[in-house]
Amino acid sequence: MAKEKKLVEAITPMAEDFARWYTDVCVKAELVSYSNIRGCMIYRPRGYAIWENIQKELDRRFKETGVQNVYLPMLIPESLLQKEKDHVEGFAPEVAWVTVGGQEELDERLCVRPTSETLFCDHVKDIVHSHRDLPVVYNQWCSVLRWEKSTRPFLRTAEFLWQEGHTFHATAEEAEERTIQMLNVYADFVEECLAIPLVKGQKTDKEKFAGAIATYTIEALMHDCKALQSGTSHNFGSGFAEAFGITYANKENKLVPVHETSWGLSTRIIGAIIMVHGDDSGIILPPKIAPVQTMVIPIQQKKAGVLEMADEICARLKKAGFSVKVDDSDKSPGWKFSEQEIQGIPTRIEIGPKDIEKGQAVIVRRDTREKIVTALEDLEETLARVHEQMQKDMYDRAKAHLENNTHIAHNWEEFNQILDEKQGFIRAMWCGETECEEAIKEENGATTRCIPFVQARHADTCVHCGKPAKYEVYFGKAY
RNA sequence: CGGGGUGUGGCUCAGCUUGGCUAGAGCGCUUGAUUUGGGAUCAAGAGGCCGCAGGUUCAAAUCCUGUCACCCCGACCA
Repeated sequence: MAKEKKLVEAITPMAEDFARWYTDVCVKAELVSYSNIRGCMIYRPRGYAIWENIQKELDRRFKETGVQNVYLPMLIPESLLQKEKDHVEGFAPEVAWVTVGGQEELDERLCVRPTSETLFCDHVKDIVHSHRDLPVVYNQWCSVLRWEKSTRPFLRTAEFLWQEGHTFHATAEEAEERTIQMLNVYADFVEECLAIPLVKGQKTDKEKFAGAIATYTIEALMHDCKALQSGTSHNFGSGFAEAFGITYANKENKLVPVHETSWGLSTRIIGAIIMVHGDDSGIILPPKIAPVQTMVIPIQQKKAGVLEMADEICARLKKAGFSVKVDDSDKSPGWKFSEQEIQGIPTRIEIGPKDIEKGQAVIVRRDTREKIVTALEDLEETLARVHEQMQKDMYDRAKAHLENNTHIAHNWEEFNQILDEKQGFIRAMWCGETECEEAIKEENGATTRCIPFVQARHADTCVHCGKPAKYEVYFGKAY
């Protein structure tokens, strides 16, 4: 009993204080460390490894759609940032400036990129001349800097890692198609690999990206029933192209502007993994994204043959394609179990003298703590099956949570009641006017998460103002 | 950016009100021994310019000024 207590003391229970639980998990699982730089965090090996796996998988999926990786400078001259009016208004409040180089005051100050649309435009205007040069389908993996007022690990930091895709097309149709295509790449990746169910839809005018004609989003629901925007894809139309003079000669030899898109997914998604799947013992990583998928824990490791067997199991599993480690430290087994749990390693394999005698090993699932005894000769097969089942169960549980916490509000009273008592996503009809959207936020803090692609109609009038309803919208409180 | 709070070994904190001997505790860490199926036990050790910069004083972790960072609540935002 006393030992169990110690285990839960390490991390603040979710039910007691969700925000503290989240921070505890990030720090105790050694994903991040606070740095001495305002709002910037240190990605420790275990946190960075998750990002590396996300990069690897997403990059593969991008390239399947014809994306090429590039790298552009981190500094943007002020004059360039100024070129697109909505864009600069959207980002100016949160950019950092470089004003001195070496000993010299710069003639023109340079901003540290908060996003790179302007640089991509400036470059692409020089390389696109003919319809034969299109489309341009670029992506870069980099960090960006936004001078945020308040920060939290992964969810909002001043500097963060992401990828930003920027594409340029001959026609509006093609740009729109690419915008949706990339949103679907994100959605498939997040649902399949991260086991996080999503609502896909379009942002309202108020919530869309600065300079875009349309922003599409994937929205996830965290364990505390707050929403998290997890990836966005923007269609810019030809707005940037006109501001930057990106034109090409079409087949009729007329100079016309290109149509542009951009899309991004950041390390914020790691926060979603934590807040969707984690529990009071720590994080739980879906097997498909876990840097270490299984930890072999020898019991009574000093007894003859135990450590050798653990190493042999490790070697066999590596050969079969698993990412696996042996915890051969001289800590007690209980300590090792807790460590594996805090870190969210999907499974552990317990191997001790009793198992060796019986020719078996014990697989323990991180999410359910279910123990599965398997004959040693079937280990690879059993483990693969356990991981597959776990990946599916994690998705199903998160999906059930999403569905159980999505409510329809037929009127304003019901809307407020749901917001007060249950939170989660609130589906309601809306007039489509920004003033109404702002009034709702002012009144109770709920924001529009998205206009879902799959529309239902449960009333003819706006839930708030009573004007004719234009769309069904997902509302919620967001991170 | 407004309101409130906190910075003392790796971590959690005591000491500060009322300045004064060599700055403490628990956990963790190191070494050795005994242990090992849910956070082991004993013994011996190591580790601190008290966030940073000024100032007051014979003397500063302690008082004063400034500054940086972090936490909570708002506003802003991926």
